[in-house]
Amino acid sequence: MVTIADVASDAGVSPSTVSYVLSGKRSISLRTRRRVERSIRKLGYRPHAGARALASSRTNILALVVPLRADQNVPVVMRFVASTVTAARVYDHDLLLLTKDEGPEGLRRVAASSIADAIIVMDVEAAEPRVPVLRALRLPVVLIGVPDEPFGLACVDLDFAAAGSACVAHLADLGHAEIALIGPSPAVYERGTSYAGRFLRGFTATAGERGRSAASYACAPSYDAVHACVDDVLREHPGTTGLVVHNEAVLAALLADLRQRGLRVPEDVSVVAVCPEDMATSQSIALTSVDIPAAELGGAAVELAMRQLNGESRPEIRLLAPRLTVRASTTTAG
Amino acid sequence: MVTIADVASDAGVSPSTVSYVLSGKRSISLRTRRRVERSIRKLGYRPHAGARALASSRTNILALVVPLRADQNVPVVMRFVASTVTAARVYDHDLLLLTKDEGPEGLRRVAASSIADAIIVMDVEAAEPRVPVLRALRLPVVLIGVPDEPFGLACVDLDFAAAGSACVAHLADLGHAEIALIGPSPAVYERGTSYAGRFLRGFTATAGERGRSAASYACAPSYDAVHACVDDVLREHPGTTGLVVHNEAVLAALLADLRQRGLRVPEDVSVVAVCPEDMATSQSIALTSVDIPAAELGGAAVELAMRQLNGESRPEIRLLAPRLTVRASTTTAG
DNA sequence: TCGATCCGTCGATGCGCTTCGACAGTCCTG
DNA sequence: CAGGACTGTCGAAGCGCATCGACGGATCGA
Repeated sequence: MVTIADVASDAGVSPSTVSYVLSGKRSISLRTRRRVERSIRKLGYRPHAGARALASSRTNILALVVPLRADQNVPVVMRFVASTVTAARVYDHDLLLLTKDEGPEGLRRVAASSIADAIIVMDVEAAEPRVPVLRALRLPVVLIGVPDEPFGLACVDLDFAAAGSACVAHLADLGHAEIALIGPSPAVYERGTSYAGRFLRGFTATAGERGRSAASYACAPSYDAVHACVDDVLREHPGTTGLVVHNEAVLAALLADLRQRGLRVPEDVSVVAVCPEDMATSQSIALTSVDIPAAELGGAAVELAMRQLNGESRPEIRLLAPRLTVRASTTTAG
Repeated sequence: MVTIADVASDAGVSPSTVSYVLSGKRSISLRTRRRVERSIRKLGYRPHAGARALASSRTNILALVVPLRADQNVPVVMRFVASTVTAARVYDHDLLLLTKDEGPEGLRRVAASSIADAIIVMDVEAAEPRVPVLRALRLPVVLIGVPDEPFGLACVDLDFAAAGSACVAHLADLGHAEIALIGPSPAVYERGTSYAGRFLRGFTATAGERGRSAASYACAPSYDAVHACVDDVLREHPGTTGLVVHNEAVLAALLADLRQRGLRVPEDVSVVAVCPEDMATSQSIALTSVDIPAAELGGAAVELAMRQLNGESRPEIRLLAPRLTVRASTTTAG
């Protein structure tokens, strides 16, 4: 293995000089720096991660806690992961993957063994049980999602309440009087997942303000569940002409089911989805949607983590404003 | 931070004794071990990952290289990831996530900085460009998938050729004379992804042996592409009664499309899928399928990596035998 | 010309751990 | 009862790096 000493002797300088060339923490003459950089390239030197971590107490690793359960929307989770790795690499960090299954103990393990510089947590519940543990860690923490008691923790999320509002407002503007929400799987609600409730509140509140009927249904991600859910909607609210779908996993099945029933989109029923953009455009009909900006969220989470690491900021809550894009699946009522 | 020295002085022993209690590399008297373990718990001691890595040149981290592109089947990729993390934790290792985008340079970076003990690589292509780099690394490497030149590298995969055979054999046994394969997206074939070709070869060979017509089609994961693909099948091979679907992403869309056309499954057309089990059972009709055993593959990959780390084995190729489960989507022809 | 100042570089130290050799004590064997 | 073979423990060295204080030399002003 090539060590800093090898580089130093090749360049005819001391190891500390090499270190300063690499870190830029002291000024080095241009001549020396050039020589050192040449030796580094020539020998293919890379600092030993463990040694660096030991000496500097920085690992250049970010831990990301993800839910790997079946009831989560896997493609969306994956987008977050992808954007987080990418953003982390921009700051010269790698990503350590933890599963939610490991629970608080896993968080303690990672923190206590100084394996990561910061922790990013996905799939945050309203009454998030990990919050006390996270707060007690010395590490910077960023939550993707906002728990009921976020004090002292940095959070990033889409403004789901505003998103719920936006969906209803759009349908209301188009003249729809009865609007139904097809929401996440019952499991998501039962767990008290934070975004589900916030979306629902925005949805309901705005429907009230605009004087629209607002029914909401939880829907598991299976063909049968979708079918049953549409049955419920049509039976309990036969006048429904606007559908808000806050459940990416059932979009395709829902559209197929509506078609099967002879209900045309958007002529008979307008559909607004909450999902990543490419998912909205790759359905059988391009869907009017509120984007779930996975890439921005991942990037923002990493950025907040880095800020905290550099002591540049206190924990803050950053809510991204929803963006509704009108496509082919919504039209005026009647 | 609690160090090994703190534990040692609390327990009244030397640091090296604590280390040996932890590693089990030398025998320690029961009495001493108990005392040390009590101190460890009492103080909440955890070895510093960096220090450990520096001293032992073992990081207890496994690197996993995953494809995060849209044309990959995301849920299946995620299953691999999940099973790999879980398996790694069993061996007390964590998982570092690398993206395929980082390419060979990323592999070198990770290896040269001694950030991981071994590398597991997913989404292997037939003419895999990373193979030379991987072979040159000093680290144990496990590929999930088998490239054309696997020599010197450990590989784990489903036996896709046998899987292709099994699908055809099942349909042939049921008397189907014209069989069509709906395969992965064209992008997958263009990339020369290793499993796609192997499956196709098994499919074609067995169809030949059994005297069946075997057409194959690449199909992109969108509703329109599926529709067009079925159009092609029916136009070019109107007598087709058996469909093999080696493309998890289009299953739901395909079933919906068939229904739309008035083609009943399995009365008019039998369908065999290649996909994870729960995906086969959660469609609108339970599908006869060859399982993609993501969990076993992830576990096997980790196991092979560990074996190599312990010097217990030379690189080997391990192909898992396919398992075809008959469900409601296939029946006798005619 | 002399001291003050700044720039660039070096040496030494320590981060927390694993591991090797050493050693005192115990047990067995002939 | 001497000698050897284990057992259980310790001390010291060293893993590769970052960082702090020190220091030589150049520059500048008076």
